[in-house]
Amino acid sequence: MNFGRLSMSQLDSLACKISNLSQLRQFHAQLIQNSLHHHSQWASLLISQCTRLRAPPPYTRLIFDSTPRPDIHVFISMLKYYSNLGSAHFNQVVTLYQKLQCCDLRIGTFVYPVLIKSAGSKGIEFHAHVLKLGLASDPYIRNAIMGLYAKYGPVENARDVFAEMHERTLADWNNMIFGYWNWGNKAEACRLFDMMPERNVVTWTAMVTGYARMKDLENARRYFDEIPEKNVVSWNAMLSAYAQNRFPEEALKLFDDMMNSRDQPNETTWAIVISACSSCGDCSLADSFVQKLNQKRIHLSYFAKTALLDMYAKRGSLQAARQVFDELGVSRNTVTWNAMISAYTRVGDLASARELFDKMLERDVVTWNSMISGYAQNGQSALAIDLFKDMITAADDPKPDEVTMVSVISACGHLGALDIGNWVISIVRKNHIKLSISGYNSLIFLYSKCGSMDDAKRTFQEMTTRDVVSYNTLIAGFAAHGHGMEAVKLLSKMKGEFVEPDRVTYIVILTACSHAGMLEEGWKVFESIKAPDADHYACVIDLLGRVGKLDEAKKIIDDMPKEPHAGVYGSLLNASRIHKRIDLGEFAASTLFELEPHNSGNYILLSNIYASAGRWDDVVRVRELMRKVGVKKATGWSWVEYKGKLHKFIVGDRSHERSDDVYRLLAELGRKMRNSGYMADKTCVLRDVEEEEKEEMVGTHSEKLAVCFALLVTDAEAVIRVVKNLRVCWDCHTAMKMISNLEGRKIILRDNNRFHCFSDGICSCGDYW
DNA sequence: ATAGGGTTAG
Repeated sequence: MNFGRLSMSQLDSLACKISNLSQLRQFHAQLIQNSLHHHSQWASLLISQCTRLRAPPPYTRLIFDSTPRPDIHVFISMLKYYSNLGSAHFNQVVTLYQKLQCCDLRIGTFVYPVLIKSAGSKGIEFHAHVLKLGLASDPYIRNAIMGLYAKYGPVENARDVFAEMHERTLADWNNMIFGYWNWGNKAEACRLFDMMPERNVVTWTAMVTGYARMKDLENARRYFDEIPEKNVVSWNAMLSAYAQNRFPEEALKLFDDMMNSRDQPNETTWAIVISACSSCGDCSLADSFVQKLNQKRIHLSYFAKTALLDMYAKRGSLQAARQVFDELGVSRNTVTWNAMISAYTRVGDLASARELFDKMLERDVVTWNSMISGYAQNGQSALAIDLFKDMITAADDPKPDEVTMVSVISACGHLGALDIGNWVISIVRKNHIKLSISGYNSLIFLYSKCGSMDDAKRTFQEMTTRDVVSYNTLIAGFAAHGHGMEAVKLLSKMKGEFVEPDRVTYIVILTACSHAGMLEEGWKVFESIKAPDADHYACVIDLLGRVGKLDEAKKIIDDMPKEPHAGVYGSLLNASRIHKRIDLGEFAASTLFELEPHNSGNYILLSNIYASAGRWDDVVRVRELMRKVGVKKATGWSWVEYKGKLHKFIVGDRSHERSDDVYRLLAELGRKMRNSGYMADKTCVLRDVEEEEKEEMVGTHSEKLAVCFALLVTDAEAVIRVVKNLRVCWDCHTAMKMISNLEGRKIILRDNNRFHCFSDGICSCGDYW
């Protein structure tokens, strides 16, 4: 094809048909062949295609740099390109602007809105510049500045700019409404909507999105239905409202309506629909969509392909996800990489996730958040915190946002690391990160896990709006500390404030009752649950079991309408251990050995039941069974947070600098414990057991090492925090009570799912025997 | 104005 003979508009329509990057490269090569690439008009055409196709920055930059005398349009398209990439490219935007100033071009005011938008959150820095140039009254520039404040806050500044306007365009009103929704101010958004002189699709769509974010789907739908002239975006907004709030069926129903309307789906629609399929678990439906698209030869954009990747990842087909990722090749963008990283973290493949993370050149906040939360959700809280430290020390990398903080604060909570948690909170303040409900929820979690219930309560009270998670988290805190009455009070409080309890609420309430021995209240709550599931049964078995009503518990299991799961038998086994019911313990354990043969905890519990009855032959038998099945008790580690550092202990590992002192104190405590009657010298009975195992069976656990360390370093402190990665087992539990009694101090210990506060030989967890 | 990342229990 001879490019020289084609007219501008012909070439323009040719360019629009380019559907992937290799086609773009071919097109580019042909321009070079025809020596057309020096012309600004071609450069700006190419760069706008780069924006559309998400070409990588080096390639786009190459086009720009090989244009000898770029005109204003080239600059504009380059700025728009960066604007599309997000705020991570602020430095390039600044360089571009400086170059533009040197080029002796006539800069029209229309450059500034693009400039401001392309700078993302840092566009604020242009605000002063624009004021200095005396351009602040330009309606387009004002609109851009207001949009900036609406998006990145403070929303009050947006309001001020809006208030100063003499004439307001429809776009100004829309921007302001978006701003109010963005900062959770529903009342103001509605007020503006009602008083504005005219409205368009954008206005209505902003209302739909706003309500959808507040999870108020009824109002979202009401506004959607009222839209006089819908377009693709408004359909997409409503579709995404359903999809994001876990109503995928509704989304698909609406999608049918859309297919029957005059608006046809675009790339974003496909992305939303595919992700709706994946969240309702109907992957075959998604497959049929993909098939239909292939038949119709509709090329999925990188945008929809990312959704497809995500769908495969959620379905657990990691290979399929990876295939999409590899197919995308150069048109992968940060979003694609991020989706692949979270695909790996979702299945717990942290190494592969980290490999991608390290390979990435342009990481945005989401990249960091995906990796940090990946660690946090896979029980690697310490690694999550380490990575967060890397994030804030790395110069070029993005600033943490609220999502980062939620993950990190929660990780601190899981570790019981209050000092580090407080340091994280100081970063929240320093960076002026506004906490939403989730942010406050993570604070409640942190304080509860660290034993600061007063701070947890205070945080809860400071919140203006609370969701069901806020209540659940605080109730869980009360449950862990044995404050049953406060938990039950919160249940009625939330009902009074029209927050609907969910299944987790009932789990934590029942746990609270059971830890506090509140049989009657707990039973009443259980009976009020409309459709109790197996988890709720597990809790109620625990409740009955702990107060000794084991036969009643067994009867409930027999009469369960649903199939009992391992948790139900686990509760029974634990109760049998507490009340030394060998018969029921054996029954529960034998079922559990079938249900989850590789869970070492069940074997240990049964072995402990036998040990407490002095049936040492049976103890040895269980140990042999474990060996036969090939189950090993996982090596546990415990840590203490001291002066902002985590001190980690593993049995047999003496790498800690105070190890000698720790072991000396441990031996001394062991002597005292033996003298006071604990550990009636089981060692001599267990002749056939190997030395290492023997030690473990009589309770040399990592948490004891950690407690000894804490006793050494914190002489006057009343509270010692020890955290452990495993369930605290029977021997250790008793030992902790002894230590707290001997030392006359309160010891707080966390295992991976419970909180133990030992004081005067009593533990708050409900094991009162 | 519409895609990707976050909080709670056992």
